[in-house]
Amino acid sequence: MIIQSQRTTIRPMTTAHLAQTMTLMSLTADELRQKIEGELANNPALELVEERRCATCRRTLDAGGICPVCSRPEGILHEEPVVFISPREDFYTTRSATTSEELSDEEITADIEDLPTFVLRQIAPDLDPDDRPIAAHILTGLDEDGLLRIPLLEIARYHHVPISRIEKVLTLIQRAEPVGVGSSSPQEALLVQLSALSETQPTPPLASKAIQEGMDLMSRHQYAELGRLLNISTNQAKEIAYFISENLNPFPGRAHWGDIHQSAEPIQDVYHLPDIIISFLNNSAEPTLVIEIVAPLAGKLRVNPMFRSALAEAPSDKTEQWKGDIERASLLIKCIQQRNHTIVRLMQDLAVIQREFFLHGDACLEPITRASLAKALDVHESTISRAVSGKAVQLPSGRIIPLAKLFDRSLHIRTVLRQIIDQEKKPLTDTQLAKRLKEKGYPVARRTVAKYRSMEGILPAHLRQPVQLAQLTPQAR
DNA sequence: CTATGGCACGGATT
DNA sequence: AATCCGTGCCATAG
Repeated sequence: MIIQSQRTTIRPMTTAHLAQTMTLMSLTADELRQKIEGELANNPALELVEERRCATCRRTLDAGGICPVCSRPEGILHEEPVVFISPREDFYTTRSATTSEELSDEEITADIEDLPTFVLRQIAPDLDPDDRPIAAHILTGLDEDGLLRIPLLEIARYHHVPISRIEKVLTLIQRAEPVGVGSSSPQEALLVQLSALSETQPTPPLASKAIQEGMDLMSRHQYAELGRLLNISTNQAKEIAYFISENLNPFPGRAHWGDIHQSAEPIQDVYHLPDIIISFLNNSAEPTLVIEIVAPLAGKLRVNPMFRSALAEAPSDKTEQWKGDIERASLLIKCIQQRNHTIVRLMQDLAVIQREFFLHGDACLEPITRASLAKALDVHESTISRAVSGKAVQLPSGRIIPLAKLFDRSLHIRTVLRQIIDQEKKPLTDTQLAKRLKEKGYPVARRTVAKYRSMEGILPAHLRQPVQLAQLTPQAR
């Protein structure tokens, strides 16, 4: 709609405009910042001017010079969620400070998503610079499960160093998130995780023996055999197997494996900075939601008026180029405005629809589709897709989740499912679970229950322990 | 015989 | 057009 109104003004650039709006839409605030910075450096027509900000909360003041949050009487904000755009350059400064410290030079640059980079960043401070090539060698040799299939000896030969030095580096890597990465086998990964875990919480004393000697028995669920091997009862053997599958992950490279406590979540969180921040304005039972859309840069972009007026006196061979600069600048600005506008509207609607979710968590997530929202906002579906993908939102609790999670169709059911299982006295079978869910108003097929269960990392009924798991004999090690 | 996971199909979603 | 998701059917383990 808005695009069309501008089509007349920038006629020759319609396609470029559309294309750029599309690309900008799918960019993270952080990515957009980089793009703008690049453009600022290259394009003399573009300039960034200071903007007045609120003295207390540093948010950008609106046209009337009023802070959108602080300066207003609270009563006015009571009805609707507040949505506004706000620069949070402090995020970027802290981030670029840490990244530049840790990965001083070469190879690793942008790609946060890949595992080798992720690990290398963590170990960089403790890593002897001389050992960098070794670490790089190991990390690039990881398979998709995060395991190292290359023999250490081979690496040692390649670098002409004693194997002990390789081991030293490897130890460092294995202690990084995801813990156990770089191990040569699932067993080794489990052992590393076990010893890491034992520093913070009690672990079953025989777990390591079970992993070392009874791995194949466990994977075949032959608990009686396992019990005999460890000189304990079948039930105790089951407990140990249960502990291992609940808390450890034989394939550290695979992100999901259902432990909410340590490895899985932080990884997701580390991946991105928030693009949107949600908080409460007041602490009442019915708090007002404050939704900040993170602006890529503090200040306001505009076409430099000096540059524009200088155009008349430009040397003849430069006028074309200068015109182009000005056009590029104004195009960029328009596209950014459009992007912001869409995101603001998107969040306004989401704030209303998902209010309960922001307040009370996963169980209250309203299952909506991007398509339905697109209709409500009267934009094309793909626009919503672009706006949503890759972005992250910070909840009032401080958790950072992908924006796409607000469009999860089954999260609420999975949450209820987990609640049922948490409260169960005896392990319920999938069929029984399906029945319970139906009673609660979530009709799902038995097969689907199984899928949700595994998504949540919950074991099948016959492996869940009805008895006291917490009372595992806490012996000295 | 029951509980569960794998494969694959069709419809919805992106 | 490509992908994701819920579900049914079937093989397998216990």
